[in-house]
Amino acid sequence: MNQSAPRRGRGRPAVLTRERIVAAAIEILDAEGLDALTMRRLGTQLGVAAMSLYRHLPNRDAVLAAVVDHLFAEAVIDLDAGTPWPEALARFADSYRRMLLGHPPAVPLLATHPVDIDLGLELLAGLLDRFEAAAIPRQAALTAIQSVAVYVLGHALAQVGTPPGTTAAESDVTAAAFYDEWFKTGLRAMVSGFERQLDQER
Amino acid sequence: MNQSAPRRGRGRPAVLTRERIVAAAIEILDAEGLDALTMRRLGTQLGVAAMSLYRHLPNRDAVLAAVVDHLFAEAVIDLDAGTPWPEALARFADSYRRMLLGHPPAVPLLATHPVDIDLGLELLAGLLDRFEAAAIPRQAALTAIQSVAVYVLGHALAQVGTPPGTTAAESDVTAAAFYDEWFKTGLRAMVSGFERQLDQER
DNA sequence: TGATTTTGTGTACGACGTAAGCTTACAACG
DNA sequence: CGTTGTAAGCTTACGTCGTACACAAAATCA
Repeated sequence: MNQSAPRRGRGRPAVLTRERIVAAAIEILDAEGLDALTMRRLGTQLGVAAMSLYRHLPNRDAVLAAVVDHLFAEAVIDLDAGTPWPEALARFADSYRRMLLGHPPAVPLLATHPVDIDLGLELLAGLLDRFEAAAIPRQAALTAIQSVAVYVLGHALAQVGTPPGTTAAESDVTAAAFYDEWFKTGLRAMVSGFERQLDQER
Repeated sequence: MNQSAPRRGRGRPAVLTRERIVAAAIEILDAEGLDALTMRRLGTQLGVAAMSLYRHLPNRDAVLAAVVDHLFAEAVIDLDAGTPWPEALARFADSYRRMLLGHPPAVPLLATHPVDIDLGLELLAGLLDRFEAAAIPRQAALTAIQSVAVYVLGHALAQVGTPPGTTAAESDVTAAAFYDEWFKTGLRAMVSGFERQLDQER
């Protein structure tokens, strides 16, 4: 319905696209970190002058916001209709966390730039459905989901924010195992806490 | 034992101190935001050239790290020895959150720069004691505390990261009430979840 | 073909972090 | 009371960043 190919009719054909820009930005981010993600560097990556980017996005912050939305979309999962909400919630948390740890330099970005609210709701519709199936009011469902999301993000911040081997004598793998265990324990506490809470309100 | 007054003996007397720098940095941060906290601006605030700051802190990032440590210290509370750990944990969460909301532009900083680990342990010693009094192993106590801390920080990020009135038609006060309610509910879920978890391990 | 429209480019400006070397203001010593 | 040593603050300068603005290029339409 909208233009998905760059060609839109009049004018010089576009070599750049929002999607191409976002993809290149994520490549740079993953490979070289947030500081390397400058407008000039991004232009170079795309074979284009830095200023050309401004035809498609108003400023650097918009690039970062677009990256955030794109990455968050990576984190959503399909849930089949039979899944009970506590399991669905835990699976969302795992998936969200996996995405974050797959893009460590992006974690501070997700922390700073909230995901577009309408996009977020759209992406989480399937998860919300699992709550609705249990006759849990939408407001309570949102609180539970957001609480878990906030925990996952905060946890990922702690993990990627601490350069490996700070307390020394910890190999990366034991550190990873430590964070995994911590994550699981905190998540279980929160999900089971909501479970009791939402049951009692019946 | 160490020099607490600027006078240390030889050389030109210092007009700057680490503490004065940190205090000025927090003033600027609160009043004008993170972007305004430049080395030149910080120098001006202290009546000093920007480069003078480098005699006391190696770079801008060290300033930010010092701000983080100072602010986190603001968040610790005294707990009298009779307080059971779930209450102590909830009170720490409230206090931490109050500090964060008192310095909104600092929240992304706390998210990005982890609190110095030894300082953190020292500040939280009182809280850890409440767990020890219940014969909870140190590792489990740390997991619970860190999980809650991570939730509080993530929640504050969501609150300050969303410019007031995004969904529109929400006055600041109803928005604040919404976040308060959400915070309380998520915190209750997590704390009660840990309560059950740690009880069952007995 | 020429007008119109859209996209990409070149240049330039002000602000930033900070490296290097210099000056200033003390204490200690003779 | 000079002289000297030393720590703190200052001046200047460089490279890099985001981005404003005016212009060139490349397509369609009449």
